[in-house]
Amino acid sequence: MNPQVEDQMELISQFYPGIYTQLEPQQGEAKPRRRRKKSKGEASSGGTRKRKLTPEQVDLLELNFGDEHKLESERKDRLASELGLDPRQVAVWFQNRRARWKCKKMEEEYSRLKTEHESAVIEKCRLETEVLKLKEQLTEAEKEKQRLLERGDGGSSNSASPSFSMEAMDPPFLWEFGMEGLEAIFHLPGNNYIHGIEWVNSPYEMLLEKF
DNA sequence: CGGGTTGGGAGGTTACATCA
DNA sequence: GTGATGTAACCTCCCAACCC
Repeated sequence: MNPQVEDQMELISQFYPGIYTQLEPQQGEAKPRRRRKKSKGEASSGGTRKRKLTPEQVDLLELNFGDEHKLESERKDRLASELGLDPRQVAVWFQNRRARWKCKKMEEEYSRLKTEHESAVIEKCRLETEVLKLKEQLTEAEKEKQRLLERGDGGSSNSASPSFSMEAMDPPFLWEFGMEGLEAIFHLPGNNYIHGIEWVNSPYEMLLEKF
């Protein structure tokens, strides 16, 4: 045993007699479960008393916990003798450590899910705004088309221009077809120029920019 | 196969130590 | 002195392995 630890234990034993009796289990003796004392007075006068593990003991325990969270019998006994602790103490430490680890994992998971949720909400808002913008653009395009038809040749139904309809453009229409669907819907001639309207910043291209 | 025993894990609680 | 917090020790329940 580490001499420094031994010194500390001896010192503490002087002030709290009986505190380390658990370190010397009587071989072959049945070990009944210790009932905790309820009164503080009893605890300080020789009953079971909590003691803090030394930083060295905690370090080694942590090191072992890092290797493997579960504790087989053999490893427990080996660790206990290395640390000068009762195997029961080592087992208890591992139990508590696993509980703390799980708790921490839960907190991390919660925090990760919260961030994910927040990002999803932001993305949803962005997409909703995008949909509104696109609908506005389509309305404008529809109006422009009407103006051109009224001013021009009277509106041939065999026109080469894409046939838009506001009913068809209502969501969820846009999102049901994927990118190929969008491309088909917004298919444009090579010069991006239809009936005097420049489509350089077409809704489709705006969408592509976003993705 | 069924029942008893044992060891160990999870989850929860209690009691003590420490600190602001 | 006191409330909050961390943690060692404990309790209870459950499950798997083993033995008879």
